[in-house]
Amino acid sequence: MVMMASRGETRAQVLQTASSLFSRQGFHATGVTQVLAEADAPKGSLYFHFPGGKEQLAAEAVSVGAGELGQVIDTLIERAPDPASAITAMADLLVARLEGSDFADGCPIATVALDAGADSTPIRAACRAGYDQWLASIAGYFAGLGVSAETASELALLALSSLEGALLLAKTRRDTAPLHRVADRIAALITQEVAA
Amino acid sequence: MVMMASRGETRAQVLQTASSLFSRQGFHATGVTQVLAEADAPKGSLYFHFPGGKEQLAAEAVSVGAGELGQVIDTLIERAPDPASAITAMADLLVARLEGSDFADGCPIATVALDAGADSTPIRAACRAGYDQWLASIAGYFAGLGVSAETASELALLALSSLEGALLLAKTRRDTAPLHRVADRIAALITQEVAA
DNA sequence: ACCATATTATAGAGACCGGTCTAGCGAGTT
DNA sequence: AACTCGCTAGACCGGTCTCTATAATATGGT
Repeated sequence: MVMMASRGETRAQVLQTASSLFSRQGFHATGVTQVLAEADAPKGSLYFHFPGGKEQLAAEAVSVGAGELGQVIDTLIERAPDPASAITAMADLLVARLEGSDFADGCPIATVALDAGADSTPIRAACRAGYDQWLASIAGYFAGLGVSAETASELALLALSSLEGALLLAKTRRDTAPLHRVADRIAALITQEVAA
Repeated sequence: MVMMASRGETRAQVLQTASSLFSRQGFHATGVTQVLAEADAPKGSLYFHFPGGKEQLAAEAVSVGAGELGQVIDTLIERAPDPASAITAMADLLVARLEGSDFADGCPIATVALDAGADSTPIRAACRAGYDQWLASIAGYFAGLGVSAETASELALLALSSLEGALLLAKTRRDTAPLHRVADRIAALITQEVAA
């Protein structure tokens, strides 16, 4: 007579673990066995909670990870006194994640997007939705500062692209300097653009 | 009586195929069987040419891919009449690669770097070397235009980061617009910076 | 209070493919 | 002819994702 976990609890735990592992290792490097083991979840329950199998698990995991980081970004932006601070705050967040995880935790979307986005439409859709959510947050912030909607969306795209690229270089070099340097330049550019 | 490929030919062919496949699919999603099959290379000869196995193959494949794209970049830069053209030429190159491959061919380093860089030191070293080579090319170009060495290297970092990030978003959205928008902004910024 | 039934959850095995290695075949040379 | 060297086919072990048969809990009628 073995206790069963209560409804929904196991699913959430698996999803949380999956989000972390997929984010660090990518789709193909992460096995469902590893996810279930680290989540202390029973081996066989995967296909009950996620009938779509590994693909569904990954898609939902990306959504969870993107949503969580999105909320942190929203908070950061809210508290930023000016656009330059908003950019550097986001960069500092990424730096802290890198340093706090021996350069394992980067962007919760990027690795999966590159590694599985080409093969799986649902996964790519989840990645795209995550990025769109972030872009909307950042663009909304800029728009609130008085720039046109189109400019706001372009600056958001520029900011996110630069940070993602810098994050990629930082991970590859195991050095957070690219993140700092790029963020400073982009912050200056955006300050100038918002002032105009 | 079966003909054997002449010395070195098979190795180069395998390396070329591996470069293409790892670049598109990443490390863990690409099997050595697939590489050898697509290269029309005998199954067993992998460990003769690459005693380090899949890891060595991937590291060398990244070097090859990075070197080839690096040469293209060098040519592009050489022929650019001004720094803005250099940036947009690089972006156009990436756009052409995406469009010519149904969004499969992006950066020959990025996917492998994120997907295997954390696990394998040799692979990460190859990725890093590739990026460093590109950065040196771009920074050298800027330095030749009269800006200080430090500024040149910072602008190169900014340009590469932005393009890599925009490429990631473009692949995820299957839309080259991010690449165009980001390149235009960065080109303007760099023009302004070089003029100063 | 009791049992039948539907729902929720799980263990373990099945089918398959991964990278790796070793024993042996081809060709060129003495 | 015999020997060496370059090269390769095929099998090995381990791990992958997936599925089905079964256990545990909740529900509702009598």
